[in-house]
Amino acid sequence: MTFPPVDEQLAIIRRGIEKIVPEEELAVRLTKSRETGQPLRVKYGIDPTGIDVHLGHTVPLRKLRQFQELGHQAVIIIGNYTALVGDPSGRDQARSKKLTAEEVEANAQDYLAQVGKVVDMSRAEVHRNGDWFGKMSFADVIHLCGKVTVAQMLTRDDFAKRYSAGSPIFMHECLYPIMQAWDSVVIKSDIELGGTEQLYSFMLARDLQRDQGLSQQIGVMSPILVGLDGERRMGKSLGNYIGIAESPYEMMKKFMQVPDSVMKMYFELLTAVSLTEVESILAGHPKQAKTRLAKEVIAGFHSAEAADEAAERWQREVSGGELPADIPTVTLSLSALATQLPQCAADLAERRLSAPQLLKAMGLSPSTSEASRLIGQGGVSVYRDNQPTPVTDPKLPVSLEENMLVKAGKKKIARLSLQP
RNA sequence: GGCGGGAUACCCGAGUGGCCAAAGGGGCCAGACUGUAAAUCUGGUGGCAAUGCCUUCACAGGUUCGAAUCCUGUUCCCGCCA
Repeated sequence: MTFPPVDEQLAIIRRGIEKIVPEEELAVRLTKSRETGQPLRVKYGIDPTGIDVHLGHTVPLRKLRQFQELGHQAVIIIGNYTALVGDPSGRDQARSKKLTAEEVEANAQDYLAQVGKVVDMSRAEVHRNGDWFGKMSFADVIHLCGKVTVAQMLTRDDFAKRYSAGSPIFMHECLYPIMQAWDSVVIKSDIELGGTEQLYSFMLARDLQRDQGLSQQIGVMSPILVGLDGERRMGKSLGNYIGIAESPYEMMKKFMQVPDSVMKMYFELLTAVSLTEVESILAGHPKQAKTRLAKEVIAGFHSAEAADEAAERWQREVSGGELPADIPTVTLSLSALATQLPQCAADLAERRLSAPQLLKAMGLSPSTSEASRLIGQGGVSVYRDNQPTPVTDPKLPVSLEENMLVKAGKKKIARLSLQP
């Protein structure tokens, strides 16, 4: 196995990385690997609790891919044992419910399929940490715990804060970093990838590796990717994410709504565009830059053609104000409506319906009250033969026509189809 | 175990007998502006057969012409003491 020169490798590895610990060991390790022809074992672990992989997850995954391309060995750890016990962070209450072994395995399969869009799975090792933790006895666990002191545990930032604030720190929470560190021992990792919040676990892994007479891993940590709001971390529960399974056009729309301030970070962490080129792109018009960013990322998950198409469509439909290409059709039955809304029966007999009722029936508004407000604010219009007419008075009935379009607000639109 | 404080709409939070569908802020929605960015301005933010009616202030009862507000019980949270 031959590897690129160490300097080249370092340049690629360092891109978009916030922290490497210990920094100076990386070059040493790379040099040694190059001399011996031995690829480095690069670990990345995840808990198969959720199944929606989003761009935030792809940051370390992309780094893993880069290591693969440099000739190193990717090692993915599925934390199926961790998932069975339950996530300790306590941030997310939904996560505290325990998953069954079947659910965990299904999540893992689903997850791996998504990961395959970024990482070359044909060249990656995959391990489940239940394979080793499931076999440990209580005595083994005690023995393992004997290697870590409470003082060490308290060097961890969030624990230290909680301890001084008098907030509870549960015993099992202390076990998670130990488990994660033990994974590194078992798979003999040289490098572990993750976010900066993983620092403590990464360091603990080094301690345990040394204790076992192994070489110590180097932590390569990415910054936390901010979400579409430009402020908080990208996360499913915050609803500020782009999922990698989303369609090109969905991704496009989301990208174009992102604040300008995150473009630099997104370019650096989510694309392969060289940093000097990024600078010149960002010096130009922000809209152009954002379009380029979106295309780069979308092309990676779909294709360059799909990305171009999505960009053009966005330009037409959103920027250009044309009607969207995929307007859903809602079929309404006049007789069924008359039964549901006896007060509107007379209108319905003449193919008319009060505007708020129409919006609600077509699923464009959750309630007639909200629909009325929307109309009052000038947010509703109907299109007959593609000619828009604003609906201004919530009290006046609207004449219903086959194929009529009803638009509520900027984003919601539907085509009407009538049945007797 | 004792003492005290609290639970209000998506979130935070005011309200201590009628003027309360409930101040204010955040978020969100809509409109103007624009590059569907940011910033700013305006309006909105329980439901309905809608100038009215119905449901909501932890839960269940009670007092009252009238309760988010007073009383009783229940559940849950949070301080201080042991």
